Amino acid sequence: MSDLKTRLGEAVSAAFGAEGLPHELGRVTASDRPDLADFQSNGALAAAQQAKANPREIAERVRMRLAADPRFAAVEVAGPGFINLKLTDAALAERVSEISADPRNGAETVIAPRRVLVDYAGPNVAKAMHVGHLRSSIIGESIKRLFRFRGDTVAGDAHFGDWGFQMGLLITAVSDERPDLPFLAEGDGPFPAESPVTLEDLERLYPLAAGRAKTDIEYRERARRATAALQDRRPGYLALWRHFVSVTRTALEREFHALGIDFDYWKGESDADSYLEWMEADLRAKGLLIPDQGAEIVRIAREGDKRELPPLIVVSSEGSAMYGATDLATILDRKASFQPDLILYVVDQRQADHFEQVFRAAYLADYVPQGTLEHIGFGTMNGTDGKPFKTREGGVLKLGDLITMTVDKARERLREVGLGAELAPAEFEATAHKVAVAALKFADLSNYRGTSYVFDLDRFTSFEGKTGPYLLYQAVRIKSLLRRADEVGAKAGPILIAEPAERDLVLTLDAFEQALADAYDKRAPNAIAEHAYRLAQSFSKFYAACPVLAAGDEASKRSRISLAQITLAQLERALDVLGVETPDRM
RNA sequence: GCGCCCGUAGCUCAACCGGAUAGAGCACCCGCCUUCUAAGCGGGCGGUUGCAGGUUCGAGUCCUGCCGGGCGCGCCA
Repeated sequence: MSDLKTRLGEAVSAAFGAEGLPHELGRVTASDRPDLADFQSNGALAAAQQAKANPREIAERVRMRLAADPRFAAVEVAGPGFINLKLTDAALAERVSEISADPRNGAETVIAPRRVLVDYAGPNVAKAMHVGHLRSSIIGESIKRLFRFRGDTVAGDAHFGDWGFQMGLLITAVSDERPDLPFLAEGDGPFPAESPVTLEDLERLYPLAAGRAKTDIEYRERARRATAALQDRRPGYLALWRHFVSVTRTALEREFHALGIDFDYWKGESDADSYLEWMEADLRAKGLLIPDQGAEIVRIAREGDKRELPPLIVVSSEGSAMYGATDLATILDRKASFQPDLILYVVDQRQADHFEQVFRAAYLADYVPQGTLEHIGFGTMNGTDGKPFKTREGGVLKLGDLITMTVDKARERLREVGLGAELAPAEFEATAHKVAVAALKFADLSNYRGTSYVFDLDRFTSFEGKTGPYLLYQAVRIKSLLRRADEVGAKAGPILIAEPAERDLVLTLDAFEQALADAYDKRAPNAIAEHAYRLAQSFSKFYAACPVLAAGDEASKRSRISLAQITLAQLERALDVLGVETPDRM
């Protein structure tokens, strides 16, 4: 079921066609002047330009053809040749009834579903997540949900950083601290099933080892040898490494889940490793991998490039696989395991060049068809000073600490205004958590992903105006209203549209489809965030202007209960696509 | 130096293939709780869309130049 602007567009296009004008000029958009109309068509202006005719005259001819359409309360020509369309209350009531009956809340699905893999978050073994992981996680989760809701077959992959030199560093650090560990012996085992280390151990050891390797050449060399031994599948190291991975993953999954973020795959760089050898041979055979300055590279520069892109370094002069190689091999792994039509990389904008290099190499090697790979870049999250977010001490803020800070604020604010006072302690805590997550996610997603934004905890948790908590508050209010309706035995009924606030609410509900389509096309969840906010605001105005349970007559009461139900369903749906959960009470 | 992104109200951000009067939130001022959750609603204040040209009937949006900011430019990921 298409939205109003699509359907009206068909009617207007037909009218243009009947006038011997190009069909596509009949495109209809939401009105820029809600005081004058609900929808508009600018096609007469374009037609006039092409035909060197008077735009108002063309608009007038089209208007005549549309005037008989019973859906229109008014069709008017305005300004230089805009065609303004105002719908009847009955037409709006009909549309909102459709949305009411639609399990998809008024949203369409894509015509040709694809298999889409979303690569996001990118946590690492032994490293606590920090604020840098936040945007990728939030945006990636939303993109995943958005594509899934549009009808694609979608999988999210955490792209776990579980391989390479960092693992050698860890093994070295652990063996220095615990030289008695059976994992360090050369034999085939068996090795303990119990992990010898906790995540806390790893998080403590890794920075120490990384720091020491920078200055201590001998230490660095030991770590390098440990890395090589691991990659050669030395049994004890492999068993130890598996513990590193599993201990970290368990903790990370819990942390992500608390943020409403869950992955279908935890593919690691180690999974790509098994493709490396084959890939290098293949690239060589295709004449793409060539020696240069001691390294092996793929030249990816093209004729007509505005500047010379450096080659993709596959093997370093030290003989180890570079991250470009891993990323390329990961494509092969994904091709084998998921057969994606599209892979979306939700990674910091600063890595744009890197992905351009990898993508070009993949296309040159004919690993996937042109257009399969897409980098979804995003800007940095800055502090209130406009510089990349740091703690007061200048260090990197851990993600867990950020969440704690936000939940603390949420709890404090709830208490301040006396919300949730009647809730049991556990439910109050759960609500505070939901409020905090909504504040955090909505603040991020309401900005266009490409631009950097300022993280201001006080602003996000002020809970007034355009914030996540405002959206939750509106949803909770509707739930409360519907509970009351239930208590007094008031039932939903057929929808009647009469008040301006009701018209406005219906037009907003109808715009859901367009918001989703925009977000999908641009891979930009802010369009959905914007819609959710408009919907909440539109309902809030309706709520203030139109009494529901105290409505003057039974028919209005029933109609308004229906409107409340529809709004709640669509609002929760939009929030779900953003990865935000609503509490029942607050 | 080259390339990419950005510059919109005091602050944080939007703006649908170029369209009417550039919109929200915060802050500030005024008003609204004996009625469904006031974290709400209504109203007001606030703009030469960095600057200068160009294309167009029409430019925040497209083109050129300049100014200012961020980022990236061969063996870290």
